[in-house]
Amino acid sequence: MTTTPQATETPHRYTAALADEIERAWQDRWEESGTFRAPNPAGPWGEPDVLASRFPSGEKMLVLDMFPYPSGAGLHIGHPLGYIATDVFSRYHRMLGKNVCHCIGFDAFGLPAEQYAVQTGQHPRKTTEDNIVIMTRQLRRLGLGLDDRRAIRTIDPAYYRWTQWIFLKIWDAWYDTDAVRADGGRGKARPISELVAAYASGERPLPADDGREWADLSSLEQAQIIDSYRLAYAAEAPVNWAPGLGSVVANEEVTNEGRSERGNFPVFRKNLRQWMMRITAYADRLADDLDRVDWPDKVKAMQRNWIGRSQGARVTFPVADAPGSEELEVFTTRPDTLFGATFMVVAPEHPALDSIVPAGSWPAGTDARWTGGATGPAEAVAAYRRASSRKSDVERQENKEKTGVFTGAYATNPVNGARIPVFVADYVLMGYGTGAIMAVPSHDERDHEFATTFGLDIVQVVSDPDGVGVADAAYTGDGLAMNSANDEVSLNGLGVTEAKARMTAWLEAKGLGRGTVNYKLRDWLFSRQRYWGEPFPIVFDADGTAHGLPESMLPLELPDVPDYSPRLFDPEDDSSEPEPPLGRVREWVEVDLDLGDGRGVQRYTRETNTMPNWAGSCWYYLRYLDPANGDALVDPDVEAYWMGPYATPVAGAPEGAHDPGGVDLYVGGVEHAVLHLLYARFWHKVLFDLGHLSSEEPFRTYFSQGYIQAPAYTDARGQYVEASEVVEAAGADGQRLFTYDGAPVRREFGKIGKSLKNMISPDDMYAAYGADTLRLYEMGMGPLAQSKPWDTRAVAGSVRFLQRLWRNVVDEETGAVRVVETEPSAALVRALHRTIDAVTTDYADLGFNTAIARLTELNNEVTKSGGAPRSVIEPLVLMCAPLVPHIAEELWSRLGHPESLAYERFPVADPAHLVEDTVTCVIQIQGKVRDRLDVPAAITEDALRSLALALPKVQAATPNGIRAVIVRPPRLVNVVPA
RNA sequence: GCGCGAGUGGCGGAACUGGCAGACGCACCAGGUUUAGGUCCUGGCGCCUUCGGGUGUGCGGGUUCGAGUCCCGCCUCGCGCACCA
Repeated sequence: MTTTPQATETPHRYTAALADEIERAWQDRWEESGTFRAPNPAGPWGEPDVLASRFPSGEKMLVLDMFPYPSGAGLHIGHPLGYIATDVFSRYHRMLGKNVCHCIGFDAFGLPAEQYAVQTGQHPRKTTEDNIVIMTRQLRRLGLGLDDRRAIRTIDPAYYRWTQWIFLKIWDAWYDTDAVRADGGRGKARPISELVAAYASGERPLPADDGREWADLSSLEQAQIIDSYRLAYAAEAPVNWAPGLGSVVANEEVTNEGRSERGNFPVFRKNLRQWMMRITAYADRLADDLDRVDWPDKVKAMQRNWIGRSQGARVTFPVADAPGSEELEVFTTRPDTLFGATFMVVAPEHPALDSIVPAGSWPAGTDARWTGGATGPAEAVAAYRRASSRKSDVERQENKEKTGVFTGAYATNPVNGARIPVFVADYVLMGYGTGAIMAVPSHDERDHEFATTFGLDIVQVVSDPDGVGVADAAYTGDGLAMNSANDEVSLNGLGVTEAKARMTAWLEAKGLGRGTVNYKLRDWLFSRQRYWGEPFPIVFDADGTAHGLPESMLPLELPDVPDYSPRLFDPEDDSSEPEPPLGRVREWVEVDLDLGDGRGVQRYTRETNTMPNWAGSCWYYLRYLDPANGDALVDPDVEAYWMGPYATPVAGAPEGAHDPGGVDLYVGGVEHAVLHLLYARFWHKVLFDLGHLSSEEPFRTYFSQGYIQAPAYTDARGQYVEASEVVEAAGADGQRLFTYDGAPVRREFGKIGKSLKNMISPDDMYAAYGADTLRLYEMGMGPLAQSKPWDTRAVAGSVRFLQRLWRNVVDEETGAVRVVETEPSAALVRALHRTIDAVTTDYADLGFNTAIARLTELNNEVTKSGGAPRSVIEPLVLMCAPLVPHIAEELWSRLGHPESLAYERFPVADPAHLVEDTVTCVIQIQGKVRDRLDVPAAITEDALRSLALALPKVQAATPNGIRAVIVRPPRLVNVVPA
């Protein structure tokens, strides 16, 4: 290795090597001193005295990142973006004297480790733990101020013991829609024992009114009633089965293309007995409480959309000519258009099709378009249902043209007695509403399209203001009801809202229907046929009744198995059935246990499914608070301290709303907007209802960070080439040219990862520049919420900033501290206080890019001022500390402070130095800047006006006099010529 | 199709309640230091210009003394949802 000249001239320059040395030293020191260990008020780590003495203000701040999965590929430079931001924010708040808790654990169950295990035979625990070691090292090297004691891992039995415990609490609870909550609202979870008690006492009537009482029922009958109320329940339901994955997946994990998010396998709807979570019971609260949290509107909208609440009515249509009293119930959001319902449509899966379709051939005169080419309704319907069942959801979506056949049945429109045909068509979905609709072609686009295709009547019942009518297109806007009256009720002349209300009231009075709320949200499919997940703490007795394990038997540990894979099938084989790996361990599955329920030792069969990956991440933020607690998932006082509600609600909450509490700042990617964030809110609310928590929401403030995009390059074939081997050169015309292996390639920007071959590791950045430079660069790139392109060359700017800061304190040649003890100029003092003022607001608002701009300006001014005065450089170093903690600690220490600056008080701006003596006033003529004046900041309006009007340029511009003068002292005068 | 967000120099991005557009950084240009390169320091840097000025925040209108910012209509890009009755 050659010695470069500057190394000898400036041996004390801030170089990558020096940064590396400084950074590692401070990381060791922070760890040894436990600098970032946040004291708890109670629980096993309770240090109330330490808390009181170190944080007299009593203020706390809980800052969290989304739970990372320890990937085998290690971190790329996109991952730390959020972690750096939360670290800067945390360090800033620590310097405000708050007890700040910031920690990161690992969401360590999951598919990649299992798939790797299947391929290699290596236990997924081994792979996972190895990855955790790598990731922990990478995170430590970043200099995050984490409480290392709280680095929990979901795969540890001591952790998943509580995941199982929470599952049992949910299983052992039901949702009482009538229960009054503390906030006055109705509906909350209650222990199942209270439901049993209500049945036993007769307070609650039994579902079957057969004269028997609760005690008369067999235990199996009792269990069946109880199980139908549990918030976690096993039920036969249409679920998403991915044969190629060997597992079922949740609705939320199915892509638009009808494939599994994991593995991209085709997903089929199949009726299987699976564990479900009754999240639908919380639909209203999950939607309503979004008003009380500080989240991006976009994410709130996504959750509301997913919950899909819509107000409407259910209406019953009698089936005409049917033997017995067949009925079709529909859901509609437009009960006001009932008089315009000219036909009905049911989904191909609708059970009524088994009974309402008449035998025989088509009635005489049946429109040929209605028959599907069949000789009779039964044949037509059977053929249509068969064809639909073969279509995947994708195929159904692809073909948006309306298809369907007449069922041969007629229904009676309850408002006017009209005999209307019933069709089966796949544009009606079984999974939404009742699976049947009343079709109003005049005011619904889809129904209009269907009516046009099949030649059905279109009757306008809402007037369109333009008078265009509804023959060519449905009119879906507001208008006055028309053609809508029978002997008892008339909507004519009413607006849509009033018409809905009057019609709903009439339907209810007549017993024909009722106002109702419908949701898109379905219950959450909670079981997976996988190995690497939490076992259910559930056993089944000989009757098949599920029993929860007593708490004393937790954790139920995951047994070792010979083969980690579920049985995999041909991805297209929808006749296959899931076979979980745990089912192969007979000695684990079949057990003799005494559950302590008075039944003594019995033979039981264990549940062989495992919980989905979401289970561990649904509540981890609670375990961070009290990870060593063996008696509770979290000590109630600890939870109340870190997450309890504030006296004042978040900005934007409705008038009078009370604060839900929750994590003070939660940062993560928007990809979890509906999945993790919705599931966690649901669990949190159950635990709140059952009295285990004081907070109603898990995440009081959520911030969604943007992505870092990195350049990726494609060759002539459109294939991605390794980005790190692409060479950049200036072309003949000055354009930038990129070549790989001598051949030109095309540049684009995209998500960092293996698929685009554009991986950039933080390890490379640590080696080339140091962690502080990486932190500064990532925070300076632009607004945190925004996605932005990575540019390794631009990192030079961050290096220069830190070198200049270093040089302001340390002599590069001698290593001596070179700050001066003289008083700074008044201008520099003003600059300092302006910077403090700006940076303070920027840090609080996560505006790190603009904070860096202000710090850069001040640093440059110090550089230009000659010697750096101590009274300026010390606050500058403190202000930089949250962003670049290592270099700041080192400079602080060289400036003569033996203690870490982690708890030093952040500089406070002196208002006296924020006011300026003179300011530049802009003189506009007709809104355009024509001149400038230096004026005293306190100048009066009149004085400023006279000064401005006396200016030669103003005189010259107003030969015909002046129409108006707008004076905004001291910054602006606008003269409007006549 | 519906909903949301965003369009500002060569690039990333600043701009509080309407009040000097382009902070800060990258790249680039010039000068200084240096044997040279690099580093470092200083200055310049929207576009056009006859050096007076003109013009300029996706496009077209509007409100206003004054619009990147507010209103109306378009265009483009991104994200989400998508036959949800």
